[in-house]
Amino acid sequence: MKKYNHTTYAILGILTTGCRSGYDIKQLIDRSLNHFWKISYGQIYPTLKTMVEDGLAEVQTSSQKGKPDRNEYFLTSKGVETLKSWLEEPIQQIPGERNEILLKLFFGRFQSKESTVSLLEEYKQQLENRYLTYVSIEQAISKSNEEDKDSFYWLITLDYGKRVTKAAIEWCISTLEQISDQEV
Amino acid sequence: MKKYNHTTYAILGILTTGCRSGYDIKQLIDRSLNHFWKISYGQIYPTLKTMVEDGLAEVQTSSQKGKPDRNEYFLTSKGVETLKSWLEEPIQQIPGERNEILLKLFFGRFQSKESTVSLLEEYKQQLENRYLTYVSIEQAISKSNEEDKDSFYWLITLDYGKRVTKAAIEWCISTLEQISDQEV
DNA sequence: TGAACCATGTAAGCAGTTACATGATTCA
DNA sequence: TGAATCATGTAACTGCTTACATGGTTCA
Repeated sequence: MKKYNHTTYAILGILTTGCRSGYDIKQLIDRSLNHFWKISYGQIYPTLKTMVEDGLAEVQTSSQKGKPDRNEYFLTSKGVETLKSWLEEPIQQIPGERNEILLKLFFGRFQSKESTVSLLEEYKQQLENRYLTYVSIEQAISKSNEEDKDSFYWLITLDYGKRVTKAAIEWCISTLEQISDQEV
Repeated sequence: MKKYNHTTYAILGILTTGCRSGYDIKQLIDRSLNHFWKISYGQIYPTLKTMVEDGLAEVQTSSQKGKPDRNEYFLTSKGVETLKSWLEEPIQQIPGERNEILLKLFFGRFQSKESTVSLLEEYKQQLENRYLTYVSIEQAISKSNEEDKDSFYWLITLDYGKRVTKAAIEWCISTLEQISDQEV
């Protein structure tokens, strides 16, 4: 089985949800997977093209009144198989997140205490905003479709985001305390 | 002030620690910043070259007996200024970590319960190994140089890694429970 | 003998972002 | 009138990884 990149697998998965066009795919990822996956049109359209060439999907162009033409993509059985076999594969390596804040902090000696503190406070603020976003998405899902089997997995990914973000916020608080306790 | 990429700032920072050669830089990053920053020789050597061209650093080639020639790099005052001004800059955007496990889980409907479980168990195992690595690095630092000012910032970055990893482990445990509680 | 360490570098290629190009409709 | 939405696509560029190329020393 040929190997594809993550973008291909992500699109393969999205096409199972009823999304059909490149535009739809972008919308869905931005709205629902945004906390752990991002994508740009510069990836989507060329990937859809090669997917058709490789027989993972088929296109149908439909004209709409008042709107541009729409290319609708449908998974072939080969496409479904490719998705399933990727899902069964174990994860090779867990992500070693690159973190700019930690990099700056690592060179903290060269920074004034004030700018280290404001760096951390801004980071904390951004994390708190992110946390609140997760909570509101979570509430929206819980309200809407309770019996949906999809929403179970969706809530699990949000839970991950919440837990990790919360831990990072607590680290900010603890670090800010440690810095203010330092001898001047 | 000209903008440089993150790799340049990372190397600029590393050169303040007494590391001199491209080889040294790679060693230090692999050993000490590995949990939040990675780098390859394919980035290091070309970046050092452009840093010299831009007057951020100067080279000195030294011959050693029994070992290959060594190019040693020294920051110029322009280099130090560039580093400092980057450190003072606020962070534009916090990292939206791409997470393959969450992507697979998002399409969990297409997976058997067994393979979802083994996916999570393997992930948990990897996170636990990572956690233990952090703890052992932490102990090594605490023992060696207690009065060092650098080690304060170093320990802080490790604390971040520990907290976030622990939160992810707890998410794995909770998710595994939820999946086994699901009606069959 | 062969692995590991020391040491530097280039080239090919993949992944991803951003800017550009086009253009109709709807709504405030 | 002008912003937002719908809709597709390309080109240039940045960043990064991996493979390749070279070659001496040290240690088990």
